[in-house]
Amino acid sequence: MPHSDEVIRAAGLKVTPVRRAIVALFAESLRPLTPRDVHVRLLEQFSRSGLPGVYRNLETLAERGILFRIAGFGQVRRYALCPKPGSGHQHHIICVACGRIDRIDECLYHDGMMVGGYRLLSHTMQFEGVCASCLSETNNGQS
Amino acid sequence: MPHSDEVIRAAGLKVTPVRRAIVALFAESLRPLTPRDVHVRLLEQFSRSGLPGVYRNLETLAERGILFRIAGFGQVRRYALCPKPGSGHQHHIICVACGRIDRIDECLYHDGMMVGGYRLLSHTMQFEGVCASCLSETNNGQS
DNA sequence: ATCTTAAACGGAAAACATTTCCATTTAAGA
DNA sequence: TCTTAAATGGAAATGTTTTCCGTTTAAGAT
Repeated sequence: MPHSDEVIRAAGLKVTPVRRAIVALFAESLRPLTPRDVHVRLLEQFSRSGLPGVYRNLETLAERGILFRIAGFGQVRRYALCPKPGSGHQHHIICVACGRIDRIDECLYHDGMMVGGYRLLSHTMQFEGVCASCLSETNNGQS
Repeated sequence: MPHSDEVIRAAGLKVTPVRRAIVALFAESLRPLTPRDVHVRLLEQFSRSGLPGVYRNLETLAERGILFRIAGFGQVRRYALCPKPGSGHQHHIICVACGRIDRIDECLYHDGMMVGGYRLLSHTMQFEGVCASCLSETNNGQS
């Protein structure tokens, strides 16, 4: 796994302490993070971190293919690390029971195909369901 | 096509002038409308219409299956008339060239199926593409 | 080791969409 | 009519995201 600095530098961005910390945050996190999540955690290290800076960095990192921007779950934006930098779009599913969010790797749509008379350029999806873990709990009557 | 009043009454809601106007608005509109769209048009008839009332009514009508709430295109919510009241979810596609939004009737996912280890309960999608009309214009060299 | 400069930053404030609160009005059944 | 729960408008709050601007800083050049 490449060090945060290399990832940032490879994207043509300046390596700053804040940026290093943000990328490290996502590398350690198992779930997508909201700008607020990121800001709260940054404040532990940088007491003067500002929310606008967080937004700017998340968007910049997303533009460069390091992060993926997840929209559509409520009105809060989330970001996740791209498995490989620049590795296309992602779809996510949230468990209505426990709130965990997972990435979905397969997708039934691909850009370029025809959908409803349109030529598809991009698509986003949001799934809600019950994760395997919660499914088995429910089956055990723990609901 | 049932009159607005009947639709509203059938949903167990009071028939008010504002509500009648809102349903009529959607019945006449070819495209999904934002709360702001609706508010602006209501102001033509009801000079004292308030945005909170619009939001309330749109949500109420959506809960009762008369309207469908479309999220995920930017951070602006839209609503469209359900073809048949209560007729499940819808997906929409926006043309990046001309901005028109159409409903997509077929869908490759259905709730209940397994997706990524989850049992799917609901899903939303947003598609971007080029509509047939803009596709043909492009092909004619009108770029 | 400095210099220089564009990029990055923090902070305040603005911009929006959406929601809450509350007092008033109104539709609909009695 | 009367009564009442539902619906409404307006002001204000909430929460997210963006803009603006002056200051700081990383990074390549000197």
